[in-house]
Amino acid sequence: MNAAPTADIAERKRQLVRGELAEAAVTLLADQGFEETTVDQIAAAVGLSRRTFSRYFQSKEDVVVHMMSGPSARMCAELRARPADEPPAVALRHALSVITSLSVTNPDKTLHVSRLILDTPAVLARFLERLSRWQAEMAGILAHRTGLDPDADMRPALAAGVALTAFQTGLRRWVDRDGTEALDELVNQAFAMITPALDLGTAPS
Amino acid sequence: MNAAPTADIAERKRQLVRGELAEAAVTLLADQGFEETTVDQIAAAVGLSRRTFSRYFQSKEDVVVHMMSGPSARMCAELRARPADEPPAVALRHALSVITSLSVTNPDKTLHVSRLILDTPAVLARFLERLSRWQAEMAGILAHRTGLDPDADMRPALAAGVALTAFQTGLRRWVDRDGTEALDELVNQAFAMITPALDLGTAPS
DNA sequence: CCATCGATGACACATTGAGTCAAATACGTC
DNA sequence: GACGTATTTGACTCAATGTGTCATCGATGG
Repeated sequence: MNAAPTADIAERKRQLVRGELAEAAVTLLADQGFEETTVDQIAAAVGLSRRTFSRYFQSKEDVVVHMMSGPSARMCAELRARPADEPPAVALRHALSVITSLSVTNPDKTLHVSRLILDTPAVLARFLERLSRWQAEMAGILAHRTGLDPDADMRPALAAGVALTAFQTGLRRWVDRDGTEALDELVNQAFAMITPALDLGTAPS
Repeated sequence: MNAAPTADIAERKRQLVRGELAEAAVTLLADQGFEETTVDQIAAAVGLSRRTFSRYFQSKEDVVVHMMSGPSARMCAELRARPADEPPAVALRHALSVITSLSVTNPDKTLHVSRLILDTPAVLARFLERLSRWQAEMAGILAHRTGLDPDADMRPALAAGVALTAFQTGLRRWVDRDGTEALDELVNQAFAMITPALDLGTAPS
C-alpha cells in the first residue's frame, strides 16, 4: 500500500548505485584515459557486473555526459522561473549560472569531467548531442516566455543556441586555462559579446 | 618515378571506392533505418568485405558525417578567400553558402542525408563533434583575418560558433519543412537575427 | 512463512572495430 | 610480354560492447 514511499526508496537506491558507478567511472576514465578503460573495469570497481552497468548507463560516454543531466534540468527550471519581463539575455545568463556555479562548489571534479568531455571526441560527441536537446528545451521555454511560435519563428532556437555557444566557448576557455580563471567570469565575457543577438524583438520579420 | 601522378591515381581510386561505399550506405541507411542496418550489409552492397569498409570509415556514423567533409573544406577555403576588409558576418555568410548551395545542386540527397543526421542521435552526435572542429578552424581563420589572438580573445570562437548555430538552426528548419523553403533563405534569416553578435570589434575588452 | 517484485549476475548472441597475414590486383620497369 | 613491387583486399582472429534471457537473491508486504 505504501506505493509512493516504496517507489521513492527504490528510486533513491537506484540513484545511489548510479552515483557510485559514475564516481568510479570518472575516476578511472580520468586516470587511465577513456579508450583504455573498459566497462568491466568500471563495474568491477564498484563490485558489480558489466550487465548491471548496462542497466544504468547505455555506454561509457553516457556515464560522463549523465553527470550534467541533473544540473541541466535545474538550469531549465531556473530559466522557466525567471521573471517573464526579464530580457532573454539576462534570463539565459541566470539560467546558465546554475551550471557554471558547479565550478565553484566542486572545482576539481568539474574540471576533470569537463576536460574529459572536451578532450575525448567520443564523449564530446555525446555531450554536444545532449546540448542540442538542452537547446530545444530552452527554445521551447523562451518561446513560451515571449509568446512566439517556436514552429514559425527561429528566434527562440537561435537565442538558445547562441547562449549555449557562449557557454561552450567559456567552458572551453576555462578548461584551457586549467580553471585558473573563473568559469562564471569567462561565460559572462562571452555573454557580453553575443548579447546583441539574444534580443528577441516581437516585431515579425 | 611518376611519384606524384601515381599517388594521385591511387588517392583518386580510394576516393572512388569511398564514394561508392558512402552512396550505398546512405541509400541503405535512409531505407532501412540507421540502427537496423549493419556494416556488413553496406559492404556487401558494394561487393566488399566488412574489413574493407573499416579501412575507409571508422564507423557507420562516419559514413554519413563524411559526406560533409569536402564541402566543409571548401567552406573554410572560401572563408579564407573572402576579402580581408569584409565584415565577419558577411564573410561567414558567404562561406556557409558554399554548404547551403548543396541543397540547390542536389536537393534530394542533401535532404535525405540531413534528415538522417538530424534524426539519428548517434549520427547527430558525430556530426556536432565535427561541427565543433569546423568552429575551431573557422575561429582560427577569423582570428587571422582580424589580427586577434585566438588564445586570448574568445570573439573569433564565438563568432564561428554563432554562425554555425545559425547554420544548424536553418538546416533544422529546412528539414522540418521537408525542403519546401529554400535552405539559403532560412540560413539568411537566421543570420539576420544573429548578425549583431558577429561584429568583432578590434577594441580590447 | 510465504508470495511477490526488483535487482543482480551468468550466459549467450550479434555487432563492431582493429591486428595480422596471405592472396590478388595494378603499376612501373625491363 | 614478363617480372618485381606496392597497394588493396579478404579471411581469420580477438577484445569489447550492448542486449536478451533466465535463474537467483533479498527485501517488502501479506
